[in-house]
Amino acid sequence: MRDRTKHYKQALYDHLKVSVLTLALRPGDDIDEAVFAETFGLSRTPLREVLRELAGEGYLELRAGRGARVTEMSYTTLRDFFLAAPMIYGAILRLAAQNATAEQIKSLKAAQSKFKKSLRSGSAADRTLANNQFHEITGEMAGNIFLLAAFNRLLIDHARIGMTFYRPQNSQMADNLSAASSHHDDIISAIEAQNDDAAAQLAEAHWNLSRNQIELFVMPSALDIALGTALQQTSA
Amino acid sequence: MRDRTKHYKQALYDHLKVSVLTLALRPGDDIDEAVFAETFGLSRTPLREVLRELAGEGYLELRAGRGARVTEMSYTTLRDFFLAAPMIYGAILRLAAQNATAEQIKSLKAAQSKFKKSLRSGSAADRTLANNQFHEITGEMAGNIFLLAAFNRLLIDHARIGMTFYRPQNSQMADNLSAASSHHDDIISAIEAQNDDAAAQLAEAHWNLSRNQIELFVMPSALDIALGTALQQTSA
DNA sequence: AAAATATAGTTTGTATACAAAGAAGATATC
DNA sequence: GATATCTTCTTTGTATACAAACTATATTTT
Repeated sequence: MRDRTKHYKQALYDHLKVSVLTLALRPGDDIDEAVFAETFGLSRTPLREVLRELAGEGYLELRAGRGARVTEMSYTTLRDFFLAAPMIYGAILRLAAQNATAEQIKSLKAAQSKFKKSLRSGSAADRTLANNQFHEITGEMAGNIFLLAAFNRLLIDHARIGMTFYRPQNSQMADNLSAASSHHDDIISAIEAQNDDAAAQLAEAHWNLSRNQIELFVMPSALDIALGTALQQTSA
Repeated sequence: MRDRTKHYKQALYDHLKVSVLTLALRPGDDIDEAVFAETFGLSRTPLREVLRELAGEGYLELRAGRGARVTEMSYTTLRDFFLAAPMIYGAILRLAAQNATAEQIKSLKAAQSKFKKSLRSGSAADRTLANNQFHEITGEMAGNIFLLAAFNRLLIDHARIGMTFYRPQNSQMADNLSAASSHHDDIISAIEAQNDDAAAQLAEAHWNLSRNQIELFVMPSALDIALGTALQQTSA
């Protein structure tokens, strides 16, 4: 009976995490305790403990007297993100290159092949989760608990930003995705070669790609240009 | 009645935080739910929620089926700390210099005068808490939620390292403390002048001081030197 | 008709009781 | 005397019930 609820608790935990990362639960969404408790066969007591833990990790926000909500995202968040990401990610990849074990490199390669597969046939959610797993493994490789605290929070919004802005509806966005994929390959090579300088540089390139992607989405070619020109530009 | 327990909950939260920072609760110490619940006039349900929150912030660690413990510290932690601290703290102070409001600068000055006061007359715990508050305010000034996640975790171990290694039993350690205090003054000036480069450089100097302090403590002048010489060296 | 108050309904938060797991000590067996 | 097993005690984890707070709707009053 203890094992059963423990399992249910884990299932709830995983479900909420995935839901937040893939935007199945959107920023600001309320978490209805009663509904989730019944759905996962738990009473509210252990459910609330899970919510507390997820709040601690940055997935949820607790408001006194008002229950839990999915952590909000604003353009301030976006700004904070791109200010911190290159630095943290650079540090993580540098340390990953220095410290990765053979076993970890193996999991990283497995994550990457899963990511590639998701590019060919998966949904946006599949791709986001595969990408998330890839980066999570680099975090483990680095193994610095202080940086990991920032990094894991970055990964949450990394996934949500990816779900929002990476929609390969035109060829340029698709190109960006395959560029991201080859970055992953390069990252693996750098880590395998213990080349920490190269790994750190790749981190920056990887985030610049993301930034460009968001620029494409948020600031598309303006409509006051002749339409033919704009279309040519986006499909280039 | 709701207000009452809310107050007790906050008191427990604050007490645990301070106890961890000042080593009143030492790394690895067990948190006895029954004892704390009775002491703070709470039942175990809200108490356990507080423990979850503190675990999320890095003060405690939860072990399944074994309750909560104060987060452990090893020399790996120390290494991780000095690897991450200069970078994170540099970034925090840079952003603080860019973004600090007049009101925040006022609180920072208040925290600094409290810190100075604790140097003259306070206990090691008072000094540690005052120092902690000073740095916490710089974190608020920076206002980047991703960096803050790493920074607040660093501050926990910063305090604990300070409690362990900063014991001004000889004049050199006392000198280090007054150097730390004047660093704080310089940091305030840099932030007030919105000089982010200066602020970032001060961060590095501040951590180098800490590192020297720990070297002094962990690697004292060896006893195989003639004793007279060693004593002269430490009291210089 | 608009505003204010009252009332029902929903949701959050806490206490208590119980069940399960773990720890420690005692007895028994080799 | 040492090891192993059984029993008791302590501690952790969960469910349920209840109380308080908040929300929304309806009724009343101006």
